[in-house]
Amino acid sequence: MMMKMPWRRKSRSFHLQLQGAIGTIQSPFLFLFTNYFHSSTSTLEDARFLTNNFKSASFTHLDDAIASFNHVIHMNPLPSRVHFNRFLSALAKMKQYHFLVFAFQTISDHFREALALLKEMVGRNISPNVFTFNILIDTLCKKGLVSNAENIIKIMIQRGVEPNVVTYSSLMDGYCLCNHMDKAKKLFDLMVTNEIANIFSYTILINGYCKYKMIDDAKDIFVEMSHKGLVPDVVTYSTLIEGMFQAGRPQTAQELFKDMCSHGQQPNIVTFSIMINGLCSQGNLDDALTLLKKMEESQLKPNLVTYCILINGMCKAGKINDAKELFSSLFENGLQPDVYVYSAIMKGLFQQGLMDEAYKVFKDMEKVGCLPNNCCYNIIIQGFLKHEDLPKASELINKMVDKGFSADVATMELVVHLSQNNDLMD
DNA sequence: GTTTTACATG
Repeated sequence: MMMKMPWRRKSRSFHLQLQGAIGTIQSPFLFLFTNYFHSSTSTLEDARFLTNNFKSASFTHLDDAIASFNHVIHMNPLPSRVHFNRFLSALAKMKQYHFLVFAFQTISDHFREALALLKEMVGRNISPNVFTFNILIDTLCKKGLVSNAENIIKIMIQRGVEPNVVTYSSLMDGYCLCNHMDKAKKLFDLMVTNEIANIFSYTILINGYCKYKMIDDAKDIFVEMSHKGLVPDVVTYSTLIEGMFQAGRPQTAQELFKDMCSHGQQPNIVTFSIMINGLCSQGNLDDALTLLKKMEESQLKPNLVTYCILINGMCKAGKINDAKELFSSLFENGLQPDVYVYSAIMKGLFQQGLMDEAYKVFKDMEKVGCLPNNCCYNIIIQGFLKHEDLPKASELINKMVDKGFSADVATMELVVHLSQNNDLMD
């Protein structure tokens, strides 16, 4: 009896603390925790499956987390009730530790609260380990709160928890994200000196350099990697390949792709998508389509991202009929286009002056429950503005504003331009 | 018995 009680009691009290820490946010999610935390039976596979689904979304807010959760459980053809109950039972099965890790992932937005909870944990001799700290640090870094992450690292050292390669790699990524490449490089050099840098550390730095078009530095790190006996994997290659395309070096990108294949690294969907996107941006639709064939031959099914890239590429090359055909084939293959795909085809249709068709796509997407986002509204409004259908444009602008979206720079410029040249607008 | 880091689409 006495043996079982403590963790149950503790988790209950931590749950209440968590609720307190998050404060006034009334969340159905927390309500679920309250009701189901102690209940019944499930397996760890369930837990992993569901938390993975849950984690795959990037949360910017607790409400987003709830929204994503709702999305997961409403996915077709999975019965939402089953998912729902499995998720909750899985949580119930999790021990306190998992709960806390999970809690951190959902509340690390609320940095002060997370810190308060951390102190509570330490005060109760349930000190978080390096995994827990790493989750928190990584989340902070991804949100650009790097100095907060640095403070957490100080705290963990004070608590006798040794930061590891994951901790420092996350911090490096944080530095890269806010364009502190010098800091990232300094940290990286320290990691190399201490011989803890791994393939993740190298790829993170390469990615950072690529994002800021410092392609030669990226290449240097890539070369240095091999000298240290580290074998670049498909992610490392993909990162550098994309960097090369964006730096206007498609030739080198294609050489890297060949190099990767000849070194026995099987390109994955992302690699192919990066290559196809790069080739399309070069206006090289033919080679892009050849790669698509190659991709399908290696039993890789293109996903929505790949199709979106291809539709963009076809529209850009003026092959609107091919794009339309590809778009319809999605439905035949049982894929439901997302906002990105709808935006791509709409933009293409407008470019060809096919206003009615574009507008039909716009209405269709609402019908199937794929709600237009800010970008969709801007595309369609720009389309009507460019073809000087002002009544339709202003109707849609009103609708957009009603939905809480706003005109982007390009839309504004068109409005200004038209109002200068056209007395119909004031 | 369990948890952490890198790549793609408007």
